[in-house]
Amino acid sequence: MTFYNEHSKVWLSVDCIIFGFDEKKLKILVGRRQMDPGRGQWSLYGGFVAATESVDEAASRTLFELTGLRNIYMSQIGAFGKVDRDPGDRVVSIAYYALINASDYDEKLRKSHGAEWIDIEEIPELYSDHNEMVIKARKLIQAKMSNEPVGFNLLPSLFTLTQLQTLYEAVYGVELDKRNFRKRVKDMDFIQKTDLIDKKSSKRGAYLYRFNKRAYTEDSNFKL
Amino acid sequence: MTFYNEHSKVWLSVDCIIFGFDEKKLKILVGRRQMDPGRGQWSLYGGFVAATESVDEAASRTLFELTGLRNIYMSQIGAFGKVDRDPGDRVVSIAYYALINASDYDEKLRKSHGAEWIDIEEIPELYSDHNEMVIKARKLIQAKMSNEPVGFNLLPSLFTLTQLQTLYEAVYGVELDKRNFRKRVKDMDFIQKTDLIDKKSSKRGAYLYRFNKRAYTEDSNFKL
DNA sequence: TGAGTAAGGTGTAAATATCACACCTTACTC
DNA sequence: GAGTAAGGTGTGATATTTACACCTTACTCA
Repeated sequence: MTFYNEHSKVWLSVDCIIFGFDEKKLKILVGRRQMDPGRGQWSLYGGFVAATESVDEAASRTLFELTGLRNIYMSQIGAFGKVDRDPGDRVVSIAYYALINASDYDEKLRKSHGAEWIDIEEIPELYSDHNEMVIKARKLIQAKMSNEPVGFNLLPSLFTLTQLQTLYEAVYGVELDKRNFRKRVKDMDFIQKTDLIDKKSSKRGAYLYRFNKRAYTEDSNFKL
Repeated sequence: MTFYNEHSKVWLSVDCIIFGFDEKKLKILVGRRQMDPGRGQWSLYGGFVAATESVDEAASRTLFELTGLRNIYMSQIGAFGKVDRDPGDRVVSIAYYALINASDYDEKLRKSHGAEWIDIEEIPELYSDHNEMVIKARKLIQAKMSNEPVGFNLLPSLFTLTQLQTLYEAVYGVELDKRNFRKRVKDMDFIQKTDLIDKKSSKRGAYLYRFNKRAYTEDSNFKL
């Protein structure tokens, strides 16, 4: 039995702003569009929502197809629904942002998809309304990362305080004061110092920290 | 020419959480669903997105059809896309919240649609996933109203400080301190005292204030 | 081998923002 | 004219945020 036949249907797609962090800059994954219309233009990664999957599942699947990663942190940005937004036909798109640890993403796989990491400050003109989506994604992760411990998804599970600070500087686009930043970190007991030392980024070596998810559920006061 | 025929299409709807304020309580408009499936259940107001209109336009149109009002303040909540969310068929819905001055809404028109104002604290079980939408809408207006001067859409253009405070108390669900609240208002030069006096709500009478949009664009420091 | 260098690590004081709190005024009602 | 119900006002205590500078460590290279 069908109920809604008098109304018209639309194609529904998902588009993903996949954020990564490379020790200095916040980047997103874009690629040259592989299909018409717009073949060859810079574009976000996306796909169509199938009849058998939820919109969230379509986004997860798209992320998996591109990166080979499951359980990626992901959050909806919203629906983009202008009539002419897609030059091919009426397609409404639901945008998502995702946060991945770029070093989990196999370089071969990335290249095989033709995906490129592009600095968030230097995004080229993208297909359709994808630039709008990126701008909105950026605003949302700024707000989210200041109040919730989601930034750790962009870092290895062990990280130095300098890495963490540099990440926040890249996300916010401002410089932060080292002592004040570390003071705030110290107040959060779920950001835990290990006795391991990172030697890659400095001669002296820096303590590695980890985010303790369990400790966070008991004391969810996050602010950076 | 069509490009995407290999993919399946879905019905796309909009659902609106229409907030109003009645001098004491924050309310939303709900009604008994007029069609199958779910006929007779409490439901948000919504409609299908037509081929010729953007998703935002569909929401504006829905708001206009119900209230007779144009240029209603409105903001997207997000897409709700579970496969089985609608008992009738696959329908993805884009939810919006809207803020109206309840006294602009003609009572006859309201009754003719069977719409009821329901206290946000006492929402009954609603059709499909509409309760989720309402919860998300509430969170979003709390965040929005604390940082942006959108609450004035819920008030007459002239309002007393007590009205404004009561509105914020209803939205946040907490009591606020009168002197601290007024101190913050006084710091915002775009909330302007008039020499008009409201006599309806008190014997003594209270000064009426207005929100000056132009002054706000010059000094956009809002915080309540 | 020691001077240079590049990142790691640490505390305090001033300024600002937030919070708690109580009494008088006004104009109406009865 | 006593009672009442809402309007209106300021100060001090506490908490949060900001600005700011120097020493340590271990490596490199002349």
